[in-house]
Amino acid sequence: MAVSEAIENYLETIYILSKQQNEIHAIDICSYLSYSRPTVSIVLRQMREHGLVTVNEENHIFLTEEGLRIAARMYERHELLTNMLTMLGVSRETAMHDACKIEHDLSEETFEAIRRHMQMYAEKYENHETKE
Amino acid sequence: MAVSEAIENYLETIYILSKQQNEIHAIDICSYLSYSRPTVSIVLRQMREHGLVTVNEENHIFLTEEGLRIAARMYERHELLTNMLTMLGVSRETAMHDACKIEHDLSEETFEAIRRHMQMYAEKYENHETKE
DNA sequence: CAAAAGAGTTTGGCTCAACTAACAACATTG
DNA sequence: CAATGTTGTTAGTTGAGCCAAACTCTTTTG
Repeated sequence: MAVSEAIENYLETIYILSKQQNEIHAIDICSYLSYSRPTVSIVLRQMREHGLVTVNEENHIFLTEEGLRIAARMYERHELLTNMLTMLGVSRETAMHDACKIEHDLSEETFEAIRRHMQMYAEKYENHETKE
Repeated sequence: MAVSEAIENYLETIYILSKQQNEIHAIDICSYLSYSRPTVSIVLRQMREHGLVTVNEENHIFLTEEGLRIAARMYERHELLTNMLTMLGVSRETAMHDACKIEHDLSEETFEAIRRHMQMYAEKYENHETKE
């Protein structure tokens, strides 16, 4: 299912919060993204309707299989891009900020190329380490 | 002056068209971007009001100094990103497409890092050539 | 236990960036 | 020269994505 950039960000946020805490409420998403409660409330309803999240009777939010798939994909892209930019000499903070912006836009072909490149670099770096 | 991503694209389009033809009409921008005439008409008015373009009595469109500054900056970023992605093994077509998406989002710090990296690569490649 | 605080929703509104329909001005052409 | 085509504009619409105000419901607390 194709999902907007905004929704991808909400899903990634839920994914990240899931790693940090047991129960996730809408209010946690508000804090993390600095959006208002009504905004998050409306978007959560949309995501529910599209089968991306579920909300139980205690208002705890969970990713569905589909929601998790998209969230994990975004998160992995985010990590990859942040690492690549850091490697190029960009500060950690800027790298994360820029990664967040472009993680939604790049094609799979480009991500694969970046993965290959990072792999090559890792191997080269390892050899270098070994030799010295 | 801060300008939206959409406006940056219109400016870059005018810049590119300027290299290809003498006189630019609104209709040329419509064709290039696949937008309707009213859409381009409205945006041109906004850009005129913000001092980014001028339109003469024959409806020929020209970039102002400020408009040119932004357009050239975007174009340079576009070229740089396209080259970098191509270098990573991304096809020319995909590279251009992805570059177009992210050229608006990356920080100056990241662009400088990419420039340095491309410069290093160019030197290395040159040495390699010389040696063989 | 009544008042206050916290969390979620509903309602209504805003901006941006696109669209269609319809019109006006001008050029082309049969 | 009248009809048609091209270009640009005006008016109104749509959808995305955000907001504040105000409501409900639940929990906490003095």
